[in-house]
Amino acid sequence: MKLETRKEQIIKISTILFKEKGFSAVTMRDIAKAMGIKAASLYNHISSKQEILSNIIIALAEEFTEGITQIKKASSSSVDKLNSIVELHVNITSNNSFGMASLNNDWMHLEEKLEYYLKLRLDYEQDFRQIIERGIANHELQDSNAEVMLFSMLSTLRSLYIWIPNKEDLNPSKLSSDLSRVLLKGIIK
Amino acid sequence: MKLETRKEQIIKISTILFKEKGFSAVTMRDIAKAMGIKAASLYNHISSKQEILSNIIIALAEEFTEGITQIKKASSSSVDKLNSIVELHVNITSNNSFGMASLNNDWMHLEEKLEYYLKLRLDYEQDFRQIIERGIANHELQDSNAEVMLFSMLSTLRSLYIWIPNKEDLNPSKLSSDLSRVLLKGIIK
DNA sequence: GAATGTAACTAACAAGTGTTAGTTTGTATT
DNA sequence: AATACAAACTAACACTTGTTAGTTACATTC
Repeated sequence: MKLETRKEQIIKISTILFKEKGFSAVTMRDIAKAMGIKAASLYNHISSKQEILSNIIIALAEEFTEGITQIKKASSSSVDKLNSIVELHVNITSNNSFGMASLNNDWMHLEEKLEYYLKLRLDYEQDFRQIIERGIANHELQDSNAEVMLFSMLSTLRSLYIWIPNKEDLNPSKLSSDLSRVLLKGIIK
Repeated sequence: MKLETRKEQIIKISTILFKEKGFSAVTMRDIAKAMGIKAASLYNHISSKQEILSNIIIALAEEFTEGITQIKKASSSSVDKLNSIVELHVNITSNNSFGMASLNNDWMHLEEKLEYYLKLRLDYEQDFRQIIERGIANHELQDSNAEVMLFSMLSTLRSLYIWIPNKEDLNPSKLSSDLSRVLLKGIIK
């Protein structure tokens, strides 16, 4: 039970506000009001509005990078790797559904960290793509358009942040397995 | 070959800018500059920044509403209805991939039209849900979590605006059929 | 008790925001 | 030539933006 630093509290509250209205529409005065202090006081803990956004997005992006790195080097089947990716997204999103909104919608407002973020994202997509392509090559997956498969899975997984908070009864491991079934086996009988 | 009104030109350019940086981060001066005029001149054609956003979003939302209304009343199978929904999204998004960004990310900045938009969206989702539930009831679809099926399909379809512009070689009818196959039949062999 | 560090405050800044008022320019119609 | 209209302009408004400077209050440490 470690105490949150003041900076962490600011980031946490900002994350919620950023999801509601987007980074650009949230002012430092909005954040300060939500913290119960004045805007100028925020600068005792953070150095800019930018820094808040970077903290939110980069932390999440690195979590995904770590996750897929583990999955990649496992010796499991392609299908099991895809299951693990679904689980990875469900877990990260369950723990930080607000931050995922910024990751998805406000990454273009990163400035110094933009390039780094884009590299992480590209690498992630490339790893994901490769898992699918291996699955096709070794006949675990259907021999159809890999790019569409990637797009379809990734879109669904990236949108989880919209749905997870609305389902209070949510059990992450049940959601993972339901989602895996739908994504991998489809919905037709 | 009808000429575009000045207002339509403003909306078209704004749509592109809104996709790049989001509604809140785009200023009237940005829009004016892209039009080659001064910000004040915009007001000869539109009455507020809000109005531009409303025009973009509501037009698209109504297109989806019309589309699903047609699909709903057709006498086709549930699976064919789902194929038609995929086609509907691919077509609308192909014609207006920029506007779809606003629809997805900036709807919360609608003011007078917010309530109306939310009703359209809720009704659309309800129609979509009902098609899936009927498909389960008549054994066309697997008897598993309808909500997850809806979520998965809708997330993918709503994200099309991100991918379509990146694929120049895009053939809408091929994309529709590839996507339908993946969404409905899954990717596992 | 003096010194230090944390975290708040007030006040203000320069720049940017959406928008309005009033005016000018060019083109088409009478 | 006179009129009307569309569409641009300049100038300014009231307000909001992120951020800085300098100060104060309080607790902890020496």
